[in-house]
Amino acid sequence: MSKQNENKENKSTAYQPFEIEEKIYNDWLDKKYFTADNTTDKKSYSIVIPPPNVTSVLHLGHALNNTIQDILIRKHRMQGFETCWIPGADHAGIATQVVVEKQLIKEGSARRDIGREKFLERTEEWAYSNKDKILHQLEKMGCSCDWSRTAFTIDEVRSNAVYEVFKHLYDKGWIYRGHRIVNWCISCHTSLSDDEVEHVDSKSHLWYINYKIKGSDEFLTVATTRPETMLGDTALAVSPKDSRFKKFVGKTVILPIIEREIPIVADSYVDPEFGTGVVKVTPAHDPNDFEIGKRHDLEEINVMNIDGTINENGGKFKGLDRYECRKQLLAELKKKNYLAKTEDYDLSAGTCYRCHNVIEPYLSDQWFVKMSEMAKPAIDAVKTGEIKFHPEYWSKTYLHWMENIRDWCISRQLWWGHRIPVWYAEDGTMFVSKDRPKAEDCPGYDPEKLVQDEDVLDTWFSSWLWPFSTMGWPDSDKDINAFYPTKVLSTASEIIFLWVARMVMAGYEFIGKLPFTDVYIHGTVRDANGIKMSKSLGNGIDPLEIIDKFGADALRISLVLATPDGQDPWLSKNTFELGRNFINKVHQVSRFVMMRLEDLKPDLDNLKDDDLVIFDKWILSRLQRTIESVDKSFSEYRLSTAAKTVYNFVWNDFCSWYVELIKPDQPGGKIREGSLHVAAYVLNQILKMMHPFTPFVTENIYTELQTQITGKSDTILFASWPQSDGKFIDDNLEQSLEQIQAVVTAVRSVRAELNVHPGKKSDLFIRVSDDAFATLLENHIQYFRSLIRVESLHVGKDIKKPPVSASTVISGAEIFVPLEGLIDIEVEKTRLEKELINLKTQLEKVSKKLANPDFLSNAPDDVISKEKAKKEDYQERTEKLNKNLEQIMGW
RNA sequence: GGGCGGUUAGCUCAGCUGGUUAGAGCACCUGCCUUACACGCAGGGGGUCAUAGGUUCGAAUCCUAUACCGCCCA
Repeated sequence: MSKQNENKENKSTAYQPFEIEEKIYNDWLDKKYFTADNTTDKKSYSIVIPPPNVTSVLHLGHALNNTIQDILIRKHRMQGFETCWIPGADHAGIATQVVVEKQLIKEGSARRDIGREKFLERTEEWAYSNKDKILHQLEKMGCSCDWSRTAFTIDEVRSNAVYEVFKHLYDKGWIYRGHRIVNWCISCHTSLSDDEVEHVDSKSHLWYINYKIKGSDEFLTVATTRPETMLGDTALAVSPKDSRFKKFVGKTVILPIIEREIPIVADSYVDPEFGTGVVKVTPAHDPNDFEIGKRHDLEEINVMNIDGTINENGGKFKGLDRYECRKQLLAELKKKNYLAKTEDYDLSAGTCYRCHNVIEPYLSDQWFVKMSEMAKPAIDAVKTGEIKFHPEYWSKTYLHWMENIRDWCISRQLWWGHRIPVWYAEDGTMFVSKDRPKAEDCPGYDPEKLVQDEDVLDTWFSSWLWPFSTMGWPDSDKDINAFYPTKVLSTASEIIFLWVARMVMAGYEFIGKLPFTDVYIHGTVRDANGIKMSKSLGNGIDPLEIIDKFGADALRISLVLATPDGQDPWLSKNTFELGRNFINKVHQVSRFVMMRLEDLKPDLDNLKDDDLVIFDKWILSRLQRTIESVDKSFSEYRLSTAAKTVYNFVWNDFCSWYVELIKPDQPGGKIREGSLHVAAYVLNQILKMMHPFTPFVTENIYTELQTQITGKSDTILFASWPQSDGKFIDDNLEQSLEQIQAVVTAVRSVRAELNVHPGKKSDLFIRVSDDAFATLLENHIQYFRSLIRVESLHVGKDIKKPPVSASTVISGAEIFVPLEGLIDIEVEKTRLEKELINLKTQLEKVSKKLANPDFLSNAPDDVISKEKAKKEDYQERTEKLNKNLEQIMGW
């Protein structure tokens, strides 16, 4: 860094977000701006937060998701809606219980030592404090949630909804208890639903084991990926169509090592193509085998304990871990010549989404929800477009899952959660009731002697009710009437099944109405190498660190700008400089405008359309287009595109062109009043358009601007969202401006390439091909001379090229910059030659096109005339360039 | 195995209903403390649009295959 820069750094005027953000947020809270009124007549716009897991800390995925929601909420608040954004958290049964159990182990204790009641007290305390922690992090991001409505899936109101729903479904016959194979986590010691199992590919083996036919020397070979389960085999099965094995059906084999005699059955489940065409059947340890077992009335032998060790049914392997058992079993099989061969095999193993251990299919008694009926309206809703996904293609994933939906295992062998509201009498009679049954609920039984089910419900069994449980259902309908259904659910694709699909079903079943009309699926946050950010990999970026370094606004706008609509963002720490720089740019241009306003008091909301010059009209035209385009992007949920549109307008149109154009010719000179009015007006519109993306800096500038003009500092939160006004859109004018910009750019380019010092002024000669262009330039030279350091301008149709000058040719004009003593002939020659080659290529291309009779007869007229105009332009420019080049050769 | 997305400048991405000299940001090169902004200004270099066919007067864009990357489901 140079000395000058260091000096400058010391008196830096760069935007400092830190104290500003905190102060502003507290002010918003004090004034209760985010609190929704359920008695208002205004149209409502509501969102429920997808509740973050209470064990988590804010990560970039949350940051992105909540930024999106806040953008939508803030925009609609400005559009006059009564907005209600309900925050909250999810009690995360397994994850939370694991955290607290680990604490206990550290203390030399265990959950069973302290007992259910004590354990729950402790867990609750931890969970509530952690919930506050993560929700507080949303405040740092500027989220305008209605904190007065904060919900927690385990709190009283939400629990009440859970029990209500359980009873409702049970009475309908849609909740039932079943003896089934479920996904069992041997580490968390609980069942999991199918959607809580993550499949992970790994390299494993396929082991081929020989089973001897009883009373014969023949044997059947079976291929398996889980040899240890053979301890529980109760049959072999072959396909009924498989002629190879027909003769064995009905016979028995002797299970190696265990020496149990088991039958050979024919079952159509068996695929003759897979492995050897013979499969072992272990009804207690495989869901398909379980079905086969049911069909053939086979014994179900469970050989495993809940922690994945082998139980007494495993004979001498009892007590061994499942993998140790596998190892020893294989060794013995090999020794005794039962192991035919071993093949490499790519295995996709189900793992627990919380602890990542391989799950075991395990036979146990569990509670299930029948889903097929509830799926019907949920399928229709998406098929008819009543509910729309953004991007649309996610609806396919949703429908595929929904159309193949399976019953949902909702019981968990945990303590932390909603305890299953079922009470058992000694004889096994069940009573389902929100609270402990009273005497009249269980005639013939003593309510005091009833024992409640030990298990709790899946956490997702409470979060699927979130869109209405957060609104007080079933006890209160005020919020439901005002804010249900919500507008949009914003989430990542991983959660389509766990949340979105089930919420839709719950909405229809319990409220009779969809829970939201739109589902916004944003990308999954990845690191700079495209790897999904995760705690375990340690490749995450901490949003709070980014906020400390760049501010919350920079975090938000950077995330949105860097997240392509519908795709995964790849982020690194310096991604956030993008937003920081942009925010600083807005801060700087605002300072400029406010400084130059001095005592002027422009009307920021209404524009007088007199006293406007071409540049004023131009920026207003560009502004309308920007507003239109931003609105269109919002309506398509293309938030990144919306943000980029504003970014480009602010940086290019407003800062780089408009503000430069209105600057006076001489330092210290005054800017035209009309232009100052426009600048302030446009700035105000910019602040409003940006507010949803960068709430703090826009509030800060907006209140300053209001104060300077009206003496009153008003908040931007309820300022009216910009509306496009077609009367300001002017195509001809934009074209004129483009011509002026082309001149400016051409002059700058010539000067830069010839290494003219930026401070040095030069004369400018422009030979134009029509009068209109000449008038345009002559009339507006005073405004743009400072952009190109012009000393004197000479414009006309018959301007002569000054003897020693650099030249360049643009559409409709030749530009000469006299630079006596500054021009290196070789440099100038090369420059012109390069330009000429460029043009010639284009000319050839267009000439070829126009020489093609098929093109002329098939292409639409406007395309043809466009190409013709192009050709003329290229031709004209080529000729002029050639002349200029010839002249140089003569020097 | 089935489905979905992606492949455009060194990197991350725009390019929506086919006709643009294929764009932006970052990075790179040159010059610059120029009346808000060096977190900046101006200029510049850089792309056979994954590959192969096809449709068309015309394809980054539409169709069909193939390859590779990623995700989901089984």
